[in-house]
Amino acid sequence: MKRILVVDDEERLRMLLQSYLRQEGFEVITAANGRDALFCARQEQPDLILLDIMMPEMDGLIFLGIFQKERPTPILLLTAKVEEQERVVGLELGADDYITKPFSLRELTARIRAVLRRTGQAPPVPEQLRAEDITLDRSTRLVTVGSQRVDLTPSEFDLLTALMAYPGRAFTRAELLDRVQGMAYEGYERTIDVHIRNLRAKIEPDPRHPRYVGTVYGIGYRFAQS
Amino acid sequence: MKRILVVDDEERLRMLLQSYLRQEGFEVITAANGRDALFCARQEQPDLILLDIMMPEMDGLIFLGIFQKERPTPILLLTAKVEEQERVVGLELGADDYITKPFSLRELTARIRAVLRRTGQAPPVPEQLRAEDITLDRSTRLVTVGSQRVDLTPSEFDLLTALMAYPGRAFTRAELLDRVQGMAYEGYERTIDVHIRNLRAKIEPDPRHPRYVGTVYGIGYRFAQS
DNA sequence: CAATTCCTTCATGGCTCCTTCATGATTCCT
DNA sequence: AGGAATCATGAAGGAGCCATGAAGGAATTG
Repeated sequence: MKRILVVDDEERLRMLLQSYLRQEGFEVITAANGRDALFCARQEQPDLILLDIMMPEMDGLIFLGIFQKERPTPILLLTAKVEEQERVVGLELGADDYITKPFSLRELTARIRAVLRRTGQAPPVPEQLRAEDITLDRSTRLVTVGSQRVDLTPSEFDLLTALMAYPGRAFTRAELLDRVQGMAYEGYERTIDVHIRNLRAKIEPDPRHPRYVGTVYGIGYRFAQS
Repeated sequence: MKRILVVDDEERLRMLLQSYLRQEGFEVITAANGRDALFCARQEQPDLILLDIMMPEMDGLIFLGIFQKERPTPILLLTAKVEEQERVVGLELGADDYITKPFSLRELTARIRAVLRRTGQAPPVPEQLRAEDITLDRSTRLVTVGSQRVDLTPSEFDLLTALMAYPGRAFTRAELLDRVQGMAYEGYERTIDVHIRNLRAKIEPDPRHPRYVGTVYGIGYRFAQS
């Protein structure tokens, strides 16, 4: 999964972009200013950076100048208005594209995918996943087990999505926790156990002897082939 | 109008898909094997390719590998069974989604539209939308619920349009906000809640137990199938 | 420029879901 | 086989999320 670092000083916009991009299948980390962004970017090594130019603490362009030398990363600039100068300077400093506020979210994701495509392909997660007699539709967030509809909570749904996207692969609890709560690592890893339990109760014919969601002792869980 | 290339070795399925997709407003061209498909695709430059993996003459995956490099085109894979490997290989080679046989035609078109939407080539939303006993006309901006005219505010109308354009799909608040105010993002995501509330008050027989506009906990809203 | 409609914001209450923790069962290692 | 780690289960408190009502302000209209 591709990781995107969103750098903007407006709290609301950050949150909005985070929730939207995550829904679109990206992993999102955020920073409120250039200084934090530099720290984050070094630490997390995102696949793409969404960067606001106008910011306090450390200007976007300064951040761009510094970081692009350290670790060339695709960068999409957010510019408040058509500041011709800044745009040009940004592109010269190594940004890959720019987009002016206000912008539509769809346009934004299209740009992001375009940039990522240019710099290396990300295999998409299909809209619909099937295995055994379970179907999961990501766009409608509907799950059926043998033509029987099942209601899952957000966490349960995200968990099942992650597992079904790579059947047979063993996921650690940390990985799964990541999918569920977007690396707000406040969580105790064992929380996953409970979600798995609730998930099994809803989709397994016999939760005591799971057929779909298997346990990998000492590691975590996997879908099928247990 | 969007052009679709259907590649499958079964004559009958080709014909079926062709006539159905035509009805749905697509232009359709067909090929029976990978070799012909390559020729067709180069010649006609379709907007989307519907590709069967298992074929004589030239395997679907081989075609995919060759053509995707020449001219990146959205591709939807048709797979006979859930061949895990093929799916993964296909997606890594640049397919955008896959669908397993047997599938419903309705599901197929939904998937096609989803892929086109994701790749930024969304087919136009029809002028008139219908579902249950609601009709919505985009040109006159008139909405009726069971032959009863209803007056909606601009936001409410745009909201309902977005929801009805993809029945069943779960929209996040961010997405809906995007449709409503073109991402001027001065908005708080919860604004959507209020619009939904007002919309429900106008179109739902019993707003307490919505029949048309459903809530998707932790995500946002959807039309029907709640 | 005034009037009206519409949009946004906020606080509140109810409900769903998540997390935590304790305890018992299972698996693994020696 | 025994001991230690890991996992399953149940229940409860709390956090998060949504519906609702109301009010001020922005935008639109005439």
